[in-house]
Amino acid sequence: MSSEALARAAGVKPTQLRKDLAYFGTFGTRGLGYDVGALSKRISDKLGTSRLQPVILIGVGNLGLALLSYRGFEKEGFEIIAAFDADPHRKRDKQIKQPIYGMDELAGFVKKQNVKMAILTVPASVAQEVANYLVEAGIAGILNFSPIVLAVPEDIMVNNVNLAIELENLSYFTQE
Amino acid sequence: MSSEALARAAGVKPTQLRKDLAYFGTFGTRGLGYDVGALSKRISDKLGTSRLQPVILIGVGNLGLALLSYRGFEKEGFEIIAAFDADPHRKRDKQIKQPIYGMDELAGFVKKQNVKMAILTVPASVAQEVANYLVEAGIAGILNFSPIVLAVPEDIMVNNVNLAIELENLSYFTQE
DNA sequence: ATATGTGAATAGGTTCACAGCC
DNA sequence: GGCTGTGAACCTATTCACATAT
Repeated sequence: MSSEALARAAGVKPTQLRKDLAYFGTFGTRGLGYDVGALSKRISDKLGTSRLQPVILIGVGNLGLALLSYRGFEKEGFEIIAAFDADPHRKRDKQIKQPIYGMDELAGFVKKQNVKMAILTVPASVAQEVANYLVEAGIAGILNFSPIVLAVPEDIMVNNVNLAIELENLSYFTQE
Repeated sequence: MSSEALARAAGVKPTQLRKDLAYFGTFGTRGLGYDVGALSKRISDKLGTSRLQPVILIGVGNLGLALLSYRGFEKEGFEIIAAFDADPHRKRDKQIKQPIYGMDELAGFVKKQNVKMAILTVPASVAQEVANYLVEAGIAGILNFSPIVLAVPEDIMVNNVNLAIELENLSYFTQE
């Protein structure tokens, strides 16, 4: 498959795609294009998703529950193996397959299961406190859904998903 | 408040913040800093969120339901006023305050209520089809949660939220 | 004295254009 | 002939440095 076809599927330009791949090595064959299976495999290896990655989720509210039920992570190589909440036994609207533990069990779990990534869906008011706790427990990457800027050591990776900002962006560009 | 303090809160550098504001006008007072109330107001005006913006949501599954219950949009000036689903009467785990309509009511609703923005939380397999329908109905901005690249006319704004990509990003950077 | 607003300098990212290989 | 890989050219974004205003 050519870089042009791949780029169309990804929503970028062919040269962009080729340049980006070039940063990690050479993947294609001149005159022929890319072997999609081999390319996919090598990208998974680079991303570290060729083996299933365990992930934990902190904060089992509305959004947390929805993400625990979301099937889209598995085929990309991620599994949310457990959830943690300040009130693990509170009644919830939905049945989920993952266990919900109290916060006091987090550090032990992370160490025993060697979990490196956490999804943070707690209220903004406690997000920093919980983040500190995650870092101390040995988490190295946080997917943060709270609308605050987390202060973490610089060897900790934080990705922010801020839904209000996404809407604000749309709002700005959809004004006539 | 100084650009330094604002920048710290936003997680950027002071010069970045000043330069960005400069693209829209002059907001601060030399020697003094920024009047936070006035700045906030002027930014809301620019973003178009100083009046409440109506938003609709399409696809009332796990994630859609969670977003319908999410309280974080209101204080940023957005309200999800209605939801649409191929099967509006299906039993759902959670009680929500918004009405759920069938897809056949969408176009009429959008026109009558003058809605410009939609949150798309349908399965990937139907996302493009639904997006076409949204565009035809007069929607100008789409917040897309399905993991596909939507093809839309260029005057339509699409923002993508792809949770698997966020995790892949973390996975890459948390490999030792 | 203090902190903005902004040209100039720098860094980073994208696209072009084509040599190199199938 | 076709399509990749990549230096060079171009464009955009960030940071610096300081004149300017309070």
